[in-house]
Amino acid sequence: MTGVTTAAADPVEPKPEKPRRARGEQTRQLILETALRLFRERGYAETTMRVIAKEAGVAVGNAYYYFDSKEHLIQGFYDRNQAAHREAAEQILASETELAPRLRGVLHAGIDVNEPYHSFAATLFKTAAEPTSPLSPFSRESSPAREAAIALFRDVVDGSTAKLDPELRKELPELLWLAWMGVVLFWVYDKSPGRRRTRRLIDGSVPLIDRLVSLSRLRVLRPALRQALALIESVRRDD
Amino acid sequence: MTGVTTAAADPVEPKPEKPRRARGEQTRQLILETALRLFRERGYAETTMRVIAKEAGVAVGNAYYYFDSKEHLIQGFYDRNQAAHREAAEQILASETELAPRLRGVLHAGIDVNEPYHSFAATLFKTAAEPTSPLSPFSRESSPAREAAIALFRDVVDGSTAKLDPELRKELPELLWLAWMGVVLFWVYDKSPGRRRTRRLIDGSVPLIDRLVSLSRLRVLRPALRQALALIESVRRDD
DNA sequence: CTGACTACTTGAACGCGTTCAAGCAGGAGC
DNA sequence: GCTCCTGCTTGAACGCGTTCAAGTAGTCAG
Repeated sequence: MTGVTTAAADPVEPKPEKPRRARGEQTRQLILETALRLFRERGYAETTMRVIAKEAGVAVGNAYYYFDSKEHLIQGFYDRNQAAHREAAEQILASETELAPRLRGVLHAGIDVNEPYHSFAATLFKTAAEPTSPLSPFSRESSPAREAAIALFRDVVDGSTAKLDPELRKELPELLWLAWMGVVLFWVYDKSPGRRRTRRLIDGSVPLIDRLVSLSRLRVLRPALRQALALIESVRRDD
Repeated sequence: MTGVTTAAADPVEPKPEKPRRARGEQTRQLILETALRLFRERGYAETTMRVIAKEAGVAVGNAYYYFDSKEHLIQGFYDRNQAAHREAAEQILASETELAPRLRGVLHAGIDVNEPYHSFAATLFKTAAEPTSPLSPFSRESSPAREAAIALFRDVVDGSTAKLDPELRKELPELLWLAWMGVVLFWVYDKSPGRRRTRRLIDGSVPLIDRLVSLSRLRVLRPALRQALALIESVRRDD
């Protein structure tokens, strides 16, 4: 869920490569709409394919004509939320100029957007976590969405008044995206009411990151920063 | 997958609370042994409960008398690897006295132990990643193994000659375990031959952690350290 | 030795996600 | 109008993990 939330992604790829006709597209939307509603109403595991089909007034097999599996239905949800995060973030970025509130706003916006779907985000997460899954935030298939997400964090950094080491500036967007992945991971596991703990994690981490970023220009920390950047470079390499 | 690998854990809790008799224990072991063998031979998803039962010469229902679910069978696999990691780590801890080599050795030992199961682990990871799964390293069922794993990292810290802030010393074992979880996550996704990138991640991170831990006693960093510790405390709280 | 208790064992049955051979329908070409 | 072609639709059937009412057998009290 929301691993790669943020990007404006193409709205759910169709399964058949054949030219789509109007009737098919209508049925497809009907099934997707019905499924997402039921997921929201009674949860993912409790919603059976049979019920989705019945509620949509089609046969079970019909759902499988348009979607490879029950999990693929979630892709539709996934794609919708990405646009929503982008939009919510845009508002923050237009009104804030300092790094900390910009970052904080964008992270909270991400949680806001995904909060209504927390319970079945966990299920999507199960699929996304599999290294071979196209839903994985690290997969090649997610690469455009991931790039867009990193670009969002580049906006966060570049649009801010923060002064920081130029080397760090280059890496920071990707590091912040990684931190965002960490927040999402925490959020998925967070069972506290209203996801209070995730909110606290954000509110606590952001000033800390902000402080460390400022400190990065301190002489005593230069070697450590160099070391960290070298580590990133060496791990990224795959030779 | 090795999420909680590391500890010497009690070898798979029995389901029935009643006093266990010899016959039951034997059947239990037989089922577990058969299941793990089949998982290794043909993979987790491809091994059905029916086949496990048949191969073990018992009824399907009998497997469910001893194990709550198919997933619970994997716990047996975990528990074994934990013992192996513990043992491998023990050797390092006995011969090294400085923090960095101790940590580095223990992390590498963890990868060594799990390397033969890398492909298997990737499949299992999908299951373990689900927050509601008993296999999740954060689940209640994994709690004894998790505690033991944290204890291992407490050994790493306490047995070393490193001087560090007492507050940090208290938190460091759990933080190192969390870092280990991160390494495992990276490892699962690591497709490089011989898992070179994971090795590099360890070799690069350890000196960095070591340096940061030393720097933590510096005056300029005290406020940041305090802030970080407060963050941990506030996030852990669930009120 | 007998009965009852209980740890252990059974396999048919359930509901699930998924598949597939079979049919339906509406537009293009004649 | 007829005939294909093909996008679309069907629902019985499959194999899976899991459950459970019904049994079996070892043990202990009397």
